[in-house]
Parts: sequence; structure tokens; C-alpha cells
Amino acid sequence: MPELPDVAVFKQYLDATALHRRIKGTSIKSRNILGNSSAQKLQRRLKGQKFQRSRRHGKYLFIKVSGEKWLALHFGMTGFLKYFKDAKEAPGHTRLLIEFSNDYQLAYDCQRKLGRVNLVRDVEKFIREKELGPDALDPNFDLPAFRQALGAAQATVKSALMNQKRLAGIGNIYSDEILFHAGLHPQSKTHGLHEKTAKRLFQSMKKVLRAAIRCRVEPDRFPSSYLLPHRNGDRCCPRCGQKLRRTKIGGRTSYYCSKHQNRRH
DNA sequence: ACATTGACCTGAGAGC
DNA sequence: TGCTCTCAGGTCAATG
Repeated sequence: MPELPDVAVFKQYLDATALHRRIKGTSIKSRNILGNSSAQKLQRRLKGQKFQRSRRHGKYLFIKVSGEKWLALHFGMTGFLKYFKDAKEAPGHTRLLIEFSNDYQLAYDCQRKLGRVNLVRDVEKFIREKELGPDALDPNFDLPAFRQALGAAQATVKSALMNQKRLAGIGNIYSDEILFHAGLHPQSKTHGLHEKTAKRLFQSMKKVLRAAIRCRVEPDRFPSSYLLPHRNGDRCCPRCGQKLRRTKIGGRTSYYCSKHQNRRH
């Protein structure tokens, strides 16, 4: 699930629920979601502290803990957050549970355990070490920066968009959606992208990511002109009704409409 | 430099 | 019902 828009919605959710509450305790249900710190260390760092604010970069959510540290959450393919009071509401694959003094709890749920939780002192340094590119929705990430990020890559546009080192936040679902709106075939080469095409791609990227956040990434809220509600539904192009094509790029399933998306650029 | 593949993990859903 | 097979929105390392 969690690409940039999903994580942006998680951030809104966290900000509206779990900030400024005293942390009573932490329980780690699955150790292999822990990245750089032990369960003991994590518990020690969180106990008695509060979450003060959060920020997002790409698919990462960083939560400032009173004291020195930030909690860096990555959600893998299946992660999400849930804030609840009644144990009945606990999600089914809780890997980390944070209890607050108001008796509410925040669950980090990650069915496939591909997500990671890290304690970091310096967010910028963490981003540098992970070699993450600029966040796709950063206001400073403008067209020239976008062109520079794609660079003279020999890669396909789809894999370039998904490459977190080039720009951070876009995964399989949204790269398909962006390419659909830009009318570009996923196997188009990044190299030699026409000025006009690059601009169209850039504008589609911003538009799609913002729209997804506005819809709170609920498929039912997406305009039916978007690919997302169709790729797991009728698998037909929302513009022409033609069956969507399906192919593998970088090991990921990619959907596109062969009528509206072409390699010419 | 890029593409591809498998590993990491678990579970939902399809088909029989 | 129960079994097997395939697939899943991410990332990393090894290989071609």
C-alpha cells in the first residue's frame, strides 16, 4: 500500500491522534521489523516521552520524540497505523504497539513484515545515508529539478520514477497512474525525453499525488477517470474502455492502455 | 548503468 | 472444506 500519498495520509492521521500524549510503554510484537535498534533501546527511548511532530520524506514517516530521537517508520508493502482504545479494535498484524497514558494505543501493523522501524538522531543524515532523492511533492522540487533527477538515465521512465534515489515517494501503483495521465508508455526511455513530454510528466506527477492525498487514497473516492480504481476492477481503460495491457517492468506488474500511452516522446 | 531475479515475509483469493 | 498455486502498492544484493 504505502507510497507517498498513503504515507501522507498516515501523517495526517498520526498528527490528529497520537501527538503530545505521554507514552506509557511500548511492546514489540515482531523483532524483525526493527532496523538499527534493539527492542530494549526502543522501549527505553520512548517510555515517558511524547511525540511532538512529524514529517515525511518519500515513503518514510519521521516522528519527533521528545528528547533527541526521531522514530523513522517505513511501511513496506502492507504497513499502516491505527490509533485505538479498545483492544477489540487492534489490527490483526500489529508488530509494534505504543501505549499512551490516556489508555489509547498506536499500532504499527505490517502483515508482511517488510516495513522497518528505526531510531534516528538526524533525519537529514538518515535521508543522505539511504541516498533518497528529493521528495516528489516538495515545493522546491520543480521542473528543472525533476529533469535533473531523471537525468540522462538510460532507464525506462517507469523504473526511473520508482527509483527512490532519483526522487522519493513513487512506487508501482502511482508510477502507473502518472504515466497513464501523461500518456507515456511505461517502457519509454527516460533518455532524450522531449521538453514538452517531461513537463507533462512532471505536471501529471504533481497532480496525481495531490489528488490521491485529497481522496485520502480511498479507491472509491478517486475520479473514475483514474487508473487506480480500474486496475483491480474491470481492468479497462477509463477513457476508451479498451482492456488494459499488463506487463512486467523491474519485476513489478504494470498496467497501461496501449491506445493512450505510447513510446513516442 | 541498467535490467532481471531472488530473497526477505505473510496471507488473501482463485481454482480445483 | 481443504489443498495448492499465484499474487501482492517495497527494498536490497547478486548476477548478466
